[in-house]
Amino acid sequence: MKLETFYITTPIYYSSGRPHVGTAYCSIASDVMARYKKARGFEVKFLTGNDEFGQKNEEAAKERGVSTMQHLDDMAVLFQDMAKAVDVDYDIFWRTTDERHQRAVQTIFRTLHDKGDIYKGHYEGLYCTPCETFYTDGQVNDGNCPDCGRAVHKMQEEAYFFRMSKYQDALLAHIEENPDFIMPVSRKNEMINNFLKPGLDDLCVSRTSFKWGIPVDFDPDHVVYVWVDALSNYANALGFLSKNDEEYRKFWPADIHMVGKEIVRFHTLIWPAILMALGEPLPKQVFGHGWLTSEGRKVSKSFGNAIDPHMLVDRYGSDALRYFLMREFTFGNDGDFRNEALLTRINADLANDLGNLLSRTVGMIEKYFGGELVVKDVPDTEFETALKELVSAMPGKIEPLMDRMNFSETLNEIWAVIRRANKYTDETQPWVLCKDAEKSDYLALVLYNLAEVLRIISVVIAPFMPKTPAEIRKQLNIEKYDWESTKIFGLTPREIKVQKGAALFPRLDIQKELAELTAIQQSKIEQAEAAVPQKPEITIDEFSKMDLKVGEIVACEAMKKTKLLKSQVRIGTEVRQIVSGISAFYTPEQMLGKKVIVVTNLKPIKLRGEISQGMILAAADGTTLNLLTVDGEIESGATVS
RNA sequence: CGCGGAGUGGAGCAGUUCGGUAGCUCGUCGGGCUCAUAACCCGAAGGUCGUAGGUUCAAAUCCUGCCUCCGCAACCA
Repeated sequence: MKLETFYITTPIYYSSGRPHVGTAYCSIASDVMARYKKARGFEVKFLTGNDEFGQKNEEAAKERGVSTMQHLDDMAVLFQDMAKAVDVDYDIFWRTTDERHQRAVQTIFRTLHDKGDIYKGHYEGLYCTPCETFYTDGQVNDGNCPDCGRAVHKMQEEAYFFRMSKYQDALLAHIEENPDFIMPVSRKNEMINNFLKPGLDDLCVSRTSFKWGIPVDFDPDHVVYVWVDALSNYANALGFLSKNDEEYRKFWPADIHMVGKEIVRFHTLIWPAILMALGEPLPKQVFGHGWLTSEGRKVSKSFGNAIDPHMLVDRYGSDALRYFLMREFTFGNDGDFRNEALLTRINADLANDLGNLLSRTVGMIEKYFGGELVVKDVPDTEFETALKELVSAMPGKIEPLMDRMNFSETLNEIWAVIRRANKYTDETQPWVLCKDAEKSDYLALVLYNLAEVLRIISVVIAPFMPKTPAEIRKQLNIEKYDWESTKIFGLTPREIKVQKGAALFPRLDIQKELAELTAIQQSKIEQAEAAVPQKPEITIDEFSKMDLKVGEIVACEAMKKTKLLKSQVRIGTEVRQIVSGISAFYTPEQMLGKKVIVVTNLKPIKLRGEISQGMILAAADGTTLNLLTVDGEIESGATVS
């Protein structure tokens, strides 16, 4: 019998940045799905990897002072280490520098070119020659490069374009006819309204402005740009367009592309259009998951608040981290990673509910039966009936939840069973039964039922927590069971010899852990702050090039849709207009009449259409901002030195 | 009107696609139990579902306006 296949992918992560908790989140979710499908009897292929071409990767290598390939190799190891640390068990780790990938990309490019879906044209933009970069109208400042400040000029670059506009109608139809294609649903409308309805432009798919890419084989001045290069990895990794393509034929189309919400567009418009042009089937579903923030703030290098999965795994174990990420957040929505929530989940759900259930069950079997449990036929009471009813209903509840990737609700249903088992223990009161020799058989049944619940739990949590089930089985001394076995109550052997082991999840001192995590985090933030480079020393001559004067704000208004204030500043007899980005800290009314320090010989510039002749000085520390002013009365126009 | 997300008991969230008794976890209070990782079980308090209108027999859910918060983009001379 041929097994049904299931092909799931994470994005190929960009090698310029290190893996972080968002990477782990996406990969873990994919891994949970892959393990679940395997358990359900699918033949699963699970792909992840790195996206290794493009300017940024080259720059990142340069910054580290290593060769580009060395950098990419190092990064690949980091991503693989991360996967290993959180038990992400991928089948393929694909790297776009892999020769097989390069060949496939060239073949795709050529095929599309031969079909006329890729044509040569001109990419036009504002170009800064020293920076070798194109900018859009919105990015340039008054005709100057946003990066180096030098003048940009209109330039045309020869480039290849993909005829994406041709597939617009087909894409729209596909999206509308396949309601599950883009998940969650909210993302679908975004794609339709923002991109498909206004119309798709042809897409620039090659560059000559940088070299770190796959050359277009029939026109080697060009390298293939990210769209064809990166997106096609999902097919190329299976041998698409190669001699050895049986995996592609077996597993394509992908069942799920798991992606972050920021790249849903590429995966639901560009990639499908490329596939349509190639005449290949489209992936069945693209799932755009949400982003994680950290303690309410966006995770960023400059804050130093990145969550380090390795540190958390070292402290609490990968199963705990995986459980938390999958249970705490609604997959698809954004979530806020809070240390306190993690610790609470570990204690309440893992230590108190699950760990303690195993502990007390095994403990009682040892205490009342010397660890050797033998069950005879005893009629069920109402307690057994109620327990079995809930347990038996559980697999049927979670299967559809898993298919919709509702991980949080799935775990909630599983934990309802765990709590029910704890309740069952209280209802039946084994510590009372043990005192009555006549109740011994019923006592054995009660403990057997608890063991049986744990057996079933050990199967259904396995996709989420790969390590814990083995420990449960070890303490109960039972074999590994398959998914279907969860639907039959009573498969645990009627004679078992248990052995108590260490606590599954030791209970944490939340206050202590929280303090330690905060301290670790804090030291990272301080490191990030310390990393802010000091400006180089200057001479008094250089300093005195600045013309600083006292100015008085005589009029001020906020500029709409910006964080800018437009002030009229009297400096001696002259009144100048100065624009400042401080409206988050000062209202125009507060500005009025203030005596401020102004840099008067700064080159005037237009900001949002308003001329700004100088700069008002202010002190800022990231959270607050205060204007510099004078200590006492002095005429405006006074010089500052 | 740049793009997007969010406002639901003290906290964190689900529920909104396809209207029909407001749900989960944590916390709080009271009680029970003692096998177990001071864990477990029961009960209770606590919500004008941001706001103002509208549609409807019926609105957290649909429509319109407004307010607030958060990302991104832009911008910070």
